[in-house]
Amino acid sequence: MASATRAASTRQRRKEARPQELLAAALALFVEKGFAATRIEQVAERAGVSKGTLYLYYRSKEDLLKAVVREELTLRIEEAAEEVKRYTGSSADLLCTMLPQWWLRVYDSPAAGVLKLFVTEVRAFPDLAEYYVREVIAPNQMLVGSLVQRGIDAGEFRPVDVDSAVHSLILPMVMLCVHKHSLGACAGLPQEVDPQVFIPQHMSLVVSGLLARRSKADNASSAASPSPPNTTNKAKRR
Amino acid sequence: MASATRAASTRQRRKEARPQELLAAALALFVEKGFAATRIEQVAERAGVSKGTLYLYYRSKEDLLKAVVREELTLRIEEAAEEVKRYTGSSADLLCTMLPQWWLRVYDSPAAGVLKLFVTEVRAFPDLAEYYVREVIAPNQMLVGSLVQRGIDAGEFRPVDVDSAVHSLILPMVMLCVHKHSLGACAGLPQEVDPQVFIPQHMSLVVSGLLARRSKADNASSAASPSPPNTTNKAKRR
DNA sequence: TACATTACTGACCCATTGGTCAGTATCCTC
DNA sequence: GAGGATACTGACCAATGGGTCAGTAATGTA
Repeated sequence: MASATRAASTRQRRKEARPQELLAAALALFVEKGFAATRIEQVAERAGVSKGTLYLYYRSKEDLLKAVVREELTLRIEEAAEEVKRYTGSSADLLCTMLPQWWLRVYDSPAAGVLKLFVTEVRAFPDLAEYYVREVIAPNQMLVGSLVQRGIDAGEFRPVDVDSAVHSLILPMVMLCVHKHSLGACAGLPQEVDPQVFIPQHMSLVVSGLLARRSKADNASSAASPSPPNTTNKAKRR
Repeated sequence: MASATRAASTRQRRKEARPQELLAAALALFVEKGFAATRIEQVAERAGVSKGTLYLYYRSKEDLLKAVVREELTLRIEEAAEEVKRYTGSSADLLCTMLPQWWLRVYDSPAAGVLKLFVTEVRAFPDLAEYYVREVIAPNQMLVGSLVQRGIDAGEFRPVDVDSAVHSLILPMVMLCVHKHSLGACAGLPQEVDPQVFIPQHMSLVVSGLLARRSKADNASSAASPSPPNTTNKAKRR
């Protein structure tokens, strides 16, 4: 069994392909085992090179992590902004069709893994935070926020707290991605929700909550007030 | 400066208090730096004992982690079930008042940290998963799920996919807790949303989406269909 | 005060691992 | 096919950190 296929075991020189392959290997392992628990040699092995080669392309383990995080995200944001710009229609429509599609793609892409990795490691590498907020969160929030705001201005939506509404829309998606690479990746668990079902329904649920004119929900509780966002707002800082 | 206060530096014997103190120290450090990156000696130091003492109470580092995770969660679930049992009223009411209060308490408690820790480390310690699903997720899902189901049965809510609806309600809360100990713990960032504002609004948004009779949201998109949960369900397995 | 019990300590052991570098094999050019 | 440039390797080094255990001192008892 050891003497069978000795093919392709010759030393290869592929300067161009290495960085990508190393990043892919690193992402997979970092997401699976966490940064600190991942051995640099495992990354190299998975990428089909030796440890020394890895250090030819990346200065240090930390450097590798940062490269990994920066890789997958930036462009994905840009293409989202593009798409939205091309779209014309009601805010509700946009939120109910655009967003689900986009998040479904993110969910199926390596970006989902990056999200989990980021959540896991930011605190240990605070300079990632600054980059991330600037490149990923801010644009995203701006984008969705402007859609919600547009809906409110047009009288389509009720005048809710925009930031909170954005979070209502987005946080479950983020959590879904994180989950996929956390508990969701553990074997032998009862099947979780199908994103194909959940994502669209969630968006539509929140959106329909946004545009519902006063119904039973309004007087359902004293703590929750969808219509004028006044409730516990005294606690609000900023 | 070294000779000033040498008080309380005598060796203390406090067998009863140690385990708790060690767990608290471990939780704080695990959440902050991650399990693998936390040094056992730091935990000991933070708890005011030596490394050897720690090993008097916990077999190994891994053992310590598992103790930490199991600690904060189990009882908190039980008290939630209790509270719900005592409550009588509409499902909407329950969801809009009970849930926000409960999650607000979780958010402010160490349990939030445990959530983040869990998300971060399950994959490396799969036997945590089994425990967690059984003790935390399943009961929680059951609880909220039964509330939603009750609402549907009573004609109060539309017949949406219950599991998805539960996730719509819960996932943002979980993500909020995770965030608090992830990006949210990084200094110098633009102020994030205030849970006091967000949590109630989110619940009420989703709930009002649940009970809204057919409005513009229904025909807003082809992908999202709140009323009969039929859309992309062909992809659904189980 | 003497003694027994035991909570506690920290120097030590050794496996692990991030990072280096002298050497090797591949590819390219002529 | 000779020779140079360089992509690649892996043995090696130094430091780190989980875990141990012989010894120390606090506490209880008589």
